[in-house]
Amino acid sequence: MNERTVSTEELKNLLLASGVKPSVQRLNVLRYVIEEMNHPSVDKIYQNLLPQIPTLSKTTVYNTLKQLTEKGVINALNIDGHEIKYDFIEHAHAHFICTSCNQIYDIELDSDIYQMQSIEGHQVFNTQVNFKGICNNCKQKQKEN
Amino acid sequence: MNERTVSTEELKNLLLASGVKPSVQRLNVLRYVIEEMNHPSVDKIYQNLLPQIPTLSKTTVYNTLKQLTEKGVINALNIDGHEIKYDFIEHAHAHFICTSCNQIYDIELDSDIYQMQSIEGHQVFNTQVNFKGICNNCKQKQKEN
DNA sequence: TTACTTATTTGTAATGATTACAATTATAAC
DNA sequence: GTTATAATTGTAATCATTACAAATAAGTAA
Repeated sequence: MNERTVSTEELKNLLLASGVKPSVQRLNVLRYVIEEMNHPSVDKIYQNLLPQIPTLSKTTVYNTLKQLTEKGVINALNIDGHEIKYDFIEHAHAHFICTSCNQIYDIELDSDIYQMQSIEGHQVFNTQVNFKGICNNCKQKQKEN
Repeated sequence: MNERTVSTEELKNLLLASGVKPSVQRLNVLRYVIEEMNHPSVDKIYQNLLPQIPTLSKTTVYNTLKQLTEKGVINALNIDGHEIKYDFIEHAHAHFICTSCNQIYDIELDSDIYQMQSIEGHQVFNTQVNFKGICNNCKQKQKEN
């Protein structure tokens, strides 16, 4: 569906700039999160990298994602209370989650809440907006029946 | 900290109005979520109701919360990817989560995103805004050291 | 009431994501 | 090359959540 490519050089710079030492594992985890734009889960990342890195451990995937989240490179989306999905932080955007098909849609939201550095005295590092409902696709299918 | 009281009559009406048959268990679960305004977890609800309802099962708490969430009476907050917290839906408000002390603060947010009934063609039932960062309290403590 | 049906609750076992941790391997410094 | 340090791996443990069947309660008709 959605696709894009990032050069290894770019990935390296991204990691270095955020204070994470590049390694084959880290480069590939980050690459997958960026290129596979559909908010992959830990397991999806792990399964997809396994052919390229047969010795890969799921713990490494967890560790890397945790690090990248703390450094503010990626976003951890706690959407269904089941498993966490990851999202590259490129520009602020919201998410729409369909409660019928569980698809996650990126939503371009032009709101000033993304500019807020502090709120009610608290210092803000990260802002997430999640809409839930029935997506266009599922609504169409419902009508057909 | 925060407190309030709701009469059993009010609770009954709330349940009936949303199509949930009242029972001792359901009344008390809802009462606790409303009165204990600090976003309780399943376990906290369970532990606190146990003295009053010694036969209570955690499964019942799960079932009730699931039902109430589906009926739109309460909100399920997937905040830390660890356990789900619950919140009575009174009026739209955002949440601030301190990554240092894990405290959840209610934030009164005057934004028009709460009015959106649909977005990019998708039908919206529920809107959640989560800010993450360092809360005022923790920032003060940091300064003291 | 009694017999019967349906809904609710309960308890236990299973699932599955995440974490802890020690052992192994790779990288960097000297 | 040897040593120290960091990263990775694999296994076992943890813990929230769910599945499911048995037990209980509530509702209904005779």
